[in-house]
Amino acid sequence: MPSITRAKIATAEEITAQLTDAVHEHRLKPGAKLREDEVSDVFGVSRTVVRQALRAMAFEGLLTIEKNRGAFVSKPTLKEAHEVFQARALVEPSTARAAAARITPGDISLLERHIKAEHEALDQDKPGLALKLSGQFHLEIARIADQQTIEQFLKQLVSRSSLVIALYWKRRNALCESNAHHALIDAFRKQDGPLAEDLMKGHLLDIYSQLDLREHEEGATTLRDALRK
Amino acid sequence: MPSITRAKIATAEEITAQLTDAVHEHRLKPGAKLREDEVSDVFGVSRTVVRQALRAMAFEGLLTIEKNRGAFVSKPTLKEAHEVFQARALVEPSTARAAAARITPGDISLLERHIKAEHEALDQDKPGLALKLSGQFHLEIARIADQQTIEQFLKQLVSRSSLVIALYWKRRNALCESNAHHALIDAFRKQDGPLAEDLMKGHLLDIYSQLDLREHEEGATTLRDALRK
DNA sequence: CAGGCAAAAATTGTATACAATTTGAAGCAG
DNA sequence: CTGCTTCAAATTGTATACAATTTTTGCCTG
Repeated sequence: MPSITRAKIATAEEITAQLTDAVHEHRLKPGAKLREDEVSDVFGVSRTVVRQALRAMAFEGLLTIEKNRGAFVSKPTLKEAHEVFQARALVEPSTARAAAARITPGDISLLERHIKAEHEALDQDKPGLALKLSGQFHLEIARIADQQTIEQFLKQLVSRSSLVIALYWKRRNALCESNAHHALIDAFRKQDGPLAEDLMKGHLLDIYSQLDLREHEEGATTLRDALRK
Repeated sequence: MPSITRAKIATAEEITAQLTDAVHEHRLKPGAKLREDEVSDVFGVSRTVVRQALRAMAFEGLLTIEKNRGAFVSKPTLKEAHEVFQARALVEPSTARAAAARITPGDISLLERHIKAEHEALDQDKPGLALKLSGQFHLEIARIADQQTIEQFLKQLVSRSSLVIALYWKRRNALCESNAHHALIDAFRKQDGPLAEDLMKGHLLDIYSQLDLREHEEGATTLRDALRK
């Protein structure tokens, strides 16, 4: 039986990876607090190491550290949500074009396996896992384009997108973006850069349009506030 | 008389800021090592805080931390150098266009003061300071465009550009980009977005072309290597 | 005297102890 | 019972002590 939490064998990077996964899969939701000694108990290391991991995640925008109060899973504002998808629209299409020019058969089968895993996750009713895999698909493309600088930035954007989706996703339905990914792979297979660029642009607009980015009434932070009227 | 190093009054952010400035102004050159207790002596805090600062800078790409060996000012490879300016060419022109649409008179005078400070730095034979100010000019534009996400990314890119320039700048001459910045301000004053976009694109290409990005023979890292032949 | 081995010094990595701050609860006046 | 103050508990921030690793030094051998 696999236990999520095993003691005594964890480096800062492993902790970062596991916590990041948890956020990406929405097992840790925006606003959730990560207490330091709780995390250190779970992973069997001292707070020193935990703090490294938490700070690393804060730099990616996944966590927000409030002085003397602790680390919380970030809650992107509406403005940030818009900015994230604007930035992705700026960066990803041209990256997809570059990827189309460099892609190898090995890369293509890797992307296909990615989509397959995504389908399986949906079948097993694990939408969080599917979402995480979907994000990795986009990152793979930057890797294939062989642009590490862009990839690093995109990693942050995808992370924040996950938070945005957790907060502002319209439907409870599964995300139906497999088709878009399939179409992208077809373009890659034909090494059709302009097509890949267009498809990516449309795909991002599609996701963007499925978000509910009107002004929300801020969910009351305090119970007291929630009951005030 | 202002002393660069004052003890007992330093937070992690202040240390990060001062060290970042030193790197941006090329007082700390690529490859330089930053020992933890040396830094903690200088700033009068414990290594705990210093390590926070060093890690923060590593996340921005300014430092490279090698396990059990320490923190060094990063030495971007040729590939990274290309990537940085490709990324800037992707991001900055459209940001300049957005800035032109939102700029206020206050912003314009701020940018003008920036250029003025840059000139003064050059007159006083402080090319490092001038370079730092030049980078901040580009960041200001992202701020004016009111795009924090892009600004954050651009901050990293500008930082790395400084390292690239330290390693690959062709001439020892002063950088003659004030004209480009002046032209940009003119476009901003006219609120001419497309012009600002074009100017920025040309400006970046100009800098890029002044780099010597052919294969360098690697400057010997070790004294032993340097004397080998 | 070059080369390599070994011990010592220096440096970074981690854990723990203590200080500062915030949070929550108990008590009390109105 | 509401609102306020005060005190205790919980939590994070910082410094220090110790462990692990790397780097240097000195010595010995060939």
